[in-house]
Amino acid sequence: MVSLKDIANECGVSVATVSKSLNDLNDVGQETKDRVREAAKKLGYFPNSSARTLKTNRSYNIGVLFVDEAQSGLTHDYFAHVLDSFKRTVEAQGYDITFINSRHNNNMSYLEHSRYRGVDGVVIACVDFFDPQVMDLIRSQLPVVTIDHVFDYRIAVLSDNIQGMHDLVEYVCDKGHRRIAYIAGDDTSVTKNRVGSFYRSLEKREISIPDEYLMYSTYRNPDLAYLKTKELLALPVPPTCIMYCDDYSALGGINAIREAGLSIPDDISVVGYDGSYIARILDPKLTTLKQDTERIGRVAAEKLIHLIENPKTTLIQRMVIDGELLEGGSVADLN
Amino acid sequence: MVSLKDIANECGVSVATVSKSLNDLNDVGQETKDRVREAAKKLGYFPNSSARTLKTNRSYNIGVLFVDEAQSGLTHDYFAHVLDSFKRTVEAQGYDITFINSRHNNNMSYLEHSRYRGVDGVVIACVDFFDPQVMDLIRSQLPVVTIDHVFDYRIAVLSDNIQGMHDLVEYVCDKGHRRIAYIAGDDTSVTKNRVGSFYRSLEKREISIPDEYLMYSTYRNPDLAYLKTKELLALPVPPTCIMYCDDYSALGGINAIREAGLSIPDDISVVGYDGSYIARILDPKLTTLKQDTERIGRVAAEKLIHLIENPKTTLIQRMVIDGELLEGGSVADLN
DNA sequence: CGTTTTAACTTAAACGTTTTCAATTGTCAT
DNA sequence: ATGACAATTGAAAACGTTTAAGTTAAAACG
Repeated sequence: MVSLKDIANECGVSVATVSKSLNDLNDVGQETKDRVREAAKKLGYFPNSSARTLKTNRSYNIGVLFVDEAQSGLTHDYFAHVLDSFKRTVEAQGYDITFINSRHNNNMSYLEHSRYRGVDGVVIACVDFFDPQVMDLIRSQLPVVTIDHVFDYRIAVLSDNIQGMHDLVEYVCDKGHRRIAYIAGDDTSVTKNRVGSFYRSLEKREISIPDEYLMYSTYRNPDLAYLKTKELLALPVPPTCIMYCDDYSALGGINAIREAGLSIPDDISVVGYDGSYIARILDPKLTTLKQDTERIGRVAAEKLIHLIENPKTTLIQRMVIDGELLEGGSVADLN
Repeated sequence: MVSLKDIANECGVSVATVSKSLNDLNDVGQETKDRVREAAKKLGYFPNSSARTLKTNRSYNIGVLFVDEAQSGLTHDYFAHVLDSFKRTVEAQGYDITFINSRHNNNMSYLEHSRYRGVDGVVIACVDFFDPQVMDLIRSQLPVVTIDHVFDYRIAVLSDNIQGMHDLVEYVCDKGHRRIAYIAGDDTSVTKNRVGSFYRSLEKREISIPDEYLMYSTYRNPDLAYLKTKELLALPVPPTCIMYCDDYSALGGINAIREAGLSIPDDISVVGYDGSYIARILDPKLTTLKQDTERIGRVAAEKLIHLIENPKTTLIQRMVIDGELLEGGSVADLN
């Protein structure tokens, strides 16, 4: 490893001068700067992030807490896309990311792990937001941005589930549907928002639905959605349109519907959520609400970096990111 | 930040003794050890990885090079699963992962970035393996494991594409098919293996197919697969079974087939690859070859860690990981 | 010309560890 | 009592940086 000292020797100057030259500080002569930089290149010098971090308390490393039931958000379609965009954005600014986990190894908590690695800030998504360990992190001094969940005194980036649900309900109603069912996801704040918006949007159109039309399932669980769909189809007065909490669940529902000998959208209409890849390649294309994962990840990154680089910032923001309704062919026009 | 010094003060011993106590070295009295450990817990001490890395040249950090065309393997289903398993395995052993990228920021190469972050080793997958930057990394002194590509003198973990393709062809032939087409992926070593195995397996069964039955598409590109499928269907003598390079592509093909008014599997049979989630929730279920992403990621992690912790190891291994044929309902029995 | 200012550079301490080596004690066999 | 040995501890250097404070010489000023 070639270090500042090697360059200093090569150039016959002190280590300090080398450091200042490379960091382009203004109390070193232009000529020396040039000489130093040339030598650095010649010797193949690259800085050592550990030494730098140790000295400056800035790691240019961002912690990512993406933990779902399966322990990792990586295989979670929605969050993988958000993370991808987040990663791209921070990398463009010279940051790297490190996954924060709680290692039973030497039982570090999330917060301890964050400190251990000296991350400059943390983005939190896709976790059990009531986990005491998460709360510790939230209450810490670290810069934090959360995704899809609001905490007091913390910046949050939120997919607009209320508007999204509203758009979908409006769309379905416009198509003439009145018997609309919703198979919702787990009991999270996202789900609460969507269910609330579902009811309010129907009310606005003066549509009332029986209690059985609202069912609870689990996100990304086509098997359970399949069962719930069967229940809906078996009702004395089944819905004409079923909305699902995500596209994967919708696929489970579609199977149940087809198995019952019904066709989509002629006999029954189907709506998904997420605007994931599969929605576009199903036949008929699934009408769904595309969440703007690219923007969510990017904005989260921008806000977090801003917070890191302007520590005195005290402005608590709620960034609400619009989705976009993708019209497929899965909803029949009853008009 | 509470450091060793704070504990030393608290206990009235030297920093050296504290360090040795916490690392459980054997030249410090049991009684002192206990006292030190207690104080450490009381003060809420956690080590500083930067300082440790600086001193020991061991970061317990592993570089991950997962770069596809879209710049990141995160949204790539197959690699996301491999990475997830890899991550899980290394974390259980106290390692973290850092994504290696080439930052145009200060134009660090992959190798330079790896050194900058002081990673203990690197896993490489999902890249253009002929990129000069990748070659630099391969030729470096760093411990490296590659996935799905073989380099001399480097450990590789490989999904058994040859056997996998063979299994699929055998299965299809056993079902009585003789006119079998394959829509292959990009020109990579994976593709070469599969295409080679496709032909050899057919030969073994003494089946010959027209040249037009082999087409080249792109991985995870249902739109292109859709077009290629149309071409196949338009042939004077179309195939009775079409095999696709992945499940997503198969989905594109399925749409083309249905659009042509044909039904699966009665009129034409379809086979995918990967065993991804969608294969299981399609109707009919897609017959596909499930790659053992869990095992691939785990073995890559194990081998890499072993290499890191036993630097003198010189054994170059090729770990070939079996897949598993998942039988769906997408292949007709012609017997 | 003497004084102050500025520019260019160096010294040295510090960040939090690990690790070598030396120092101090106590124990035990002779 | 003496020397040898083991057990325990501490001092200090080192890893590669950054940075506050200090030094020197030249330039600017009145």
